Amino acid sequence: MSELRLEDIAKRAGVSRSTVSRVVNNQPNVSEKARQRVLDVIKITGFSPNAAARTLVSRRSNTIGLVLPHSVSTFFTDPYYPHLIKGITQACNQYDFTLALFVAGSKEYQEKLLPRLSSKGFLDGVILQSGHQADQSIILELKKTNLPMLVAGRPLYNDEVCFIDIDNIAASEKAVRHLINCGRKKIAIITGPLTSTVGLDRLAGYRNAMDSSSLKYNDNSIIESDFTEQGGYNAMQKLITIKPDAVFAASDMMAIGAIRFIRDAGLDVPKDIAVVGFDDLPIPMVNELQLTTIRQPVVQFGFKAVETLIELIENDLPIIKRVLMDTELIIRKSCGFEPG
Amino acid sequence: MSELRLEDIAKRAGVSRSTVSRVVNNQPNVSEKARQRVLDVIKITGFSPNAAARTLVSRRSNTIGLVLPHSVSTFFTDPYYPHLIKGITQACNQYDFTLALFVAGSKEYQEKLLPRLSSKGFLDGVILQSGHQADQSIILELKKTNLPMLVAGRPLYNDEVCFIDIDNIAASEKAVRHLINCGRKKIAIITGPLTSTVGLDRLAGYRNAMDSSSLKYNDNSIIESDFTEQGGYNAMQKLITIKPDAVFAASDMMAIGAIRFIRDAGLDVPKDIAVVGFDDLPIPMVNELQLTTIRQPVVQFGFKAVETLIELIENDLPIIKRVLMDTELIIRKSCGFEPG
DNA sequence: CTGAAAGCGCTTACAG
DNA sequence: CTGAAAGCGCTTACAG
Repeated sequence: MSELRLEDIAKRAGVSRSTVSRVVNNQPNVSEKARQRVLDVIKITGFSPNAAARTLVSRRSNTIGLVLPHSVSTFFTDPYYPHLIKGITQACNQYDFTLALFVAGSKEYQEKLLPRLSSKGFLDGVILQSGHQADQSIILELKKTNLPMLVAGRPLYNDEVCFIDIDNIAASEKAVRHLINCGRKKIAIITGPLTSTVGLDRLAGYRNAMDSSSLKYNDNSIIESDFTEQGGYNAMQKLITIKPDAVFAASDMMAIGAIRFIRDAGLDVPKDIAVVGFDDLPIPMVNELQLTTIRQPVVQFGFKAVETLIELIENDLPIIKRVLMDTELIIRKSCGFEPG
Repeated sequence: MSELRLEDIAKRAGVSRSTVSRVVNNQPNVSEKARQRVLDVIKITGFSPNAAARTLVSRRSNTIGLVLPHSVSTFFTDPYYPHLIKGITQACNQYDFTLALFVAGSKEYQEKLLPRLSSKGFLDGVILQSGHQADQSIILELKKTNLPMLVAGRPLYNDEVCFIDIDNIAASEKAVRHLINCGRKKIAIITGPLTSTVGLDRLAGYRNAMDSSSLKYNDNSIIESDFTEQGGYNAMQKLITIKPDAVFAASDMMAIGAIRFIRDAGLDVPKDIAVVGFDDLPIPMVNELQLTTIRQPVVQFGFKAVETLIELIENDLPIIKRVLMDTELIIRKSCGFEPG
């Protein structure tokens, strides 16, 4: 029953192959009578057109790729990715696209991926999750294929690349301003890796907020870490020597680690040290700790990424698109300031 | 440069289309001289064959689907899935397959997915993550398409379906036996949902171990829960009334919740109540609590699932395959028994 | 509104 | 070892 071709449906419905094709593709210029006959036969037979043949002639596979390059080492531990995928698959469902997932895992695997990614006729476009300097080469290789490509995250070097990102700078400014408004005087930051734009941009936001205030800070107020809980703990341990009364951690996981250290040191959050995080993914600890944080709209971000890529695909001329999404400050108790 | 066809390569190399095809597909019966000339031209031009055309004629897309039906509601919070996907993508990389990811999200979306799943010529086979009674209908629909299909998890009703699962019954027996060996006398269980085979099988293992011992248990020793931390907390609250000295929680998250309640109740783990979990995924809390648990090989499971599906695909005749994978008891301190 | 025909870019018997 | 030819199952001008 799955061996049926357009031809067979045509025969049974007493029309030509062309007509069946028009019906299948919802095109006009088919009489109601013919359309109905064809529809009936399709229903009875359970016919579905061959995807490869369609793709070959229409030059559209309705498949997009999501590439997680080897610089994404936290795919298996960071709840960010499932949420991103959720948004992406929701949009794919809505726009009738299929998602092909490419996880590099290591640099060697990443090279094995490239031929499949650039194999003509398979993908209509690609979303590359990036923002790390190590991704420079894969971005260039993908650009060479002329495949419509959208980087999710801000690429470090490439100017002629389309990307979508959250406004990390504005978000971090907002977080630090909140600490300032809470009356804190000595505000430190635990950054992500400064080899990535997420790390860099969130630090830039901190600097912006501090520079436009009368507060002082210096290199000792800034500790680079790695977005993990343990990394946050270790960073706080270093930071404690300068006795800050507030810390902006560039991820919730690091904020959780920082709080753990603060408590181990016999100090109180928020009384002694206020803490703001970044992410607001549904990690149980975030709630338990009543962490004030920046909520980034990860699911909507994934959804919007697909919509943007589709625009790129449907535009015949290559265009440069940049999308920045807003974030929201979620005030809980870890800064000692309660709303309402 | 990406507009090149086999034909163009043939012309430049001074051979026929057939010869180029043979070289591209690594077939024999090509003279070294011709092969070299073709290879050179391919290298210079960066030619890659059109995937849709290949698929159309060869009837092979080298793409497999992973379907997460709507019964999988924990995709976005359960670290199980990223690990599963890790194993699956590793195997895909190794065997040169591409993974298409279908996340249903809701029952309505699941129905939108079906046409794309069963569209001929797109997928060579499908892995359906299942084990829940709600998946009965999608299993039947997929079977109708004659697409090679492997269920990851034990399906509840379908006898003629290939599946791969971990040996949940043996694993749970092992966990409960360990509690018995530790000298515990009143052993309770917090199960997963009994609408799923994971829930049922882990309960069956508990019964097996208890029945083959001299220990007693009854309906009050068995609390059904939902695999979440809060669910484990609530279940333990009910269980405390029968004063157990040991609890087997059918997932680590539930074990963590149970321990939280036990401590809130002023009791000690393992002194008053021993706890065994199930999963051993790298959740920070598992380590911190020194939880004794069953380690299931999630990554290897995903890898093996792909290998098994490929066997199904390459076998012309439909065959019924069943694979059960072993687990390992990881002894830490939550049962009061330390190895070494 | 409808159908015959060409063509998408490959693979694969077949004949030499 | 090599190439001409048929064919995979569609879509899409084109002519009517």
